[in-house]
Amino acid sequence: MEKGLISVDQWTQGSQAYFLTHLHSDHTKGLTSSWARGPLFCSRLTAKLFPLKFPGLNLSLLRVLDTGSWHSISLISPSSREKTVVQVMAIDAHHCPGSIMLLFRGEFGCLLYTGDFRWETDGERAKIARNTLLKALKDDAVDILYLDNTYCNPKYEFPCREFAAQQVADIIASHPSHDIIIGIDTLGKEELLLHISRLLNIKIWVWPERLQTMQLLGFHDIFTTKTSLTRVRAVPRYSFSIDTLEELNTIRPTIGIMPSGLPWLVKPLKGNDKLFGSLLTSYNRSKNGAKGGIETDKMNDNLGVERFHKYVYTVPYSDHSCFMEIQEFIKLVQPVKVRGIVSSSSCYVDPLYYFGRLCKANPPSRGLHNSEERKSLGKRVIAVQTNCYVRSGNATEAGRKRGRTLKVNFLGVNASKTNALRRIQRGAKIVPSE
DNA sequence: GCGATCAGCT
DNA sequence: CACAGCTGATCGC
Repeated sequence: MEKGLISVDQWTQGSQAYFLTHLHSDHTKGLTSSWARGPLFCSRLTAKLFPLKFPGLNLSLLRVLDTGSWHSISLISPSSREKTVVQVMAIDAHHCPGSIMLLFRGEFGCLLYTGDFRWETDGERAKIARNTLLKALKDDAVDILYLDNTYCNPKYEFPCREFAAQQVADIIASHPSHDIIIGIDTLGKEELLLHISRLLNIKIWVWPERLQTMQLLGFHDIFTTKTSLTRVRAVPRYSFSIDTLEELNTIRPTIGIMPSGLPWLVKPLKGNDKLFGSLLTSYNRSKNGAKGGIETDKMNDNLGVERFHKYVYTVPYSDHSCFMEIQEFIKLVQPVKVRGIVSSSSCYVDPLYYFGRLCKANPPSRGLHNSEERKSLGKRVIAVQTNCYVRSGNATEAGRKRGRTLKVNFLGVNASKTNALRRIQRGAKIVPSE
C-alpha cells in the first residue's frame, strides 16, 4: 500500500482516510476528541460508542461501515496524483462489541487487516463467520494478511468462550455464599456476563461508566450499580488484585475470577515473589501433563481453570484467537504474505515461522525473537502504511480520563490514599453506600 | 491550566 | 510474561 492513502488504527498525519477496528485504548492511541485529520471509518456500533470514549468528537467525521458489503471511497493516489478508488468491507471480528476486520481492495492489491479478532471454529456462530469471510473473499486472493498474532504460539490453547463462560458460572454456583468479583475492561466480555446472569438468574454490578456502555449496547435490567442487588461484581481489571481480595475477605468471603487467555495476570502480594515464581513453574509443569503445586479445582480438572490463590481463579476466556484458530484462519484465507500486528510480546515470533507453509508462496521464515529484528519489522510495516501498531500499553488519553476519574469514585471517598483503598473504591467495595 | 508523553503499576 | 488500562510526574505551550 502506498503511503499517504489510508491508515488503520493509527492516527498520525498524512492519510486521507482513517479506519478504526475497535474502541480499545491501544488502538486509539493518538486519537483525541479534537480529531480533525479526516474521515474516520468504523462499525455502526463503534460509532454509537464513540461519544462515551471521546465526548465532544465531531461526529460528522464518522463514516459507518455496515458489515458484509463493499464501500467505495474516492481518494487521490499519492504517487500519480490521480483519483483512485479504495473498496473496503467490514467483517465482524468477534473481539469486542463493534470490532471489525477490514478487507481492502485497491491499486495496492487486496489486504485483510484482522484488527484484534477471535476466530472460533466450532458452533453456529463460527459457521456464519466462516461463510461470511468466504463470501467476502470469493473474488480475491489476499496479498497481505495483517494478523492479530497475540497468541501466535502453539503454547496458547484455550476453549471456545461459551465453554469458558460455563466454567465461570460453575465456579460461582459452587460458591453460593461468596461475593464474586470478575476483572473486565472498558469494553468486551459482555457475553460472559450475560451468560452468568442468565444461568444464575442474577444481576451483575458494574461501575457507573460501564453501565452507560451496557445501556448503549442495549442491555437493560441485567446490570446495576447498586451493590445491594447482587453478589456478583464486574470490576475494572486494574482494580483486581490479590491485595484487593485479601482486603475484601476481611469484610466478607469473596473470590475473584479473572477471565483471560493468559494464565498469569494476577500478581502476588508484594514481597512474595517466591510464591509467584513457584506458581508459574507449577503452571508450566501442569501444562506439560505433570501435576504441579497449583490447586486445580476438582470440577474443572485439566480444563484450563486454575485456582491461582486461595481467593483467585483464572479461567481461559479469551477475546483473541488461540494458536489453532489462527492456523485455521490462515488456511482459509491463504494469503500471499502475513504480517503480525502485535510485536511487543517478548515471545513474539514472525507468524510466517509457523504458517509460511500455509501461505501461497512463502518459505518458512525463522523466528523473530531478537528485539532489533522486531523493531525493524515494525518499521517496515509502518513504511507500507497499513499501520501495524506496537502494543505499548500506554494510554495517551490519560488526561481526558483524568477528568472523568472522580465520577467513577462512586463512594465519594477521596481517591488519593493507598492503592488498595483506591482499588476498593473503584469497584471492589462491599459496603453499600447508595 | 491543558495536552502530550513517559514511567510505573495492575 | 503483559489481552488493556489507570495514575502521577514532567514538560512545553
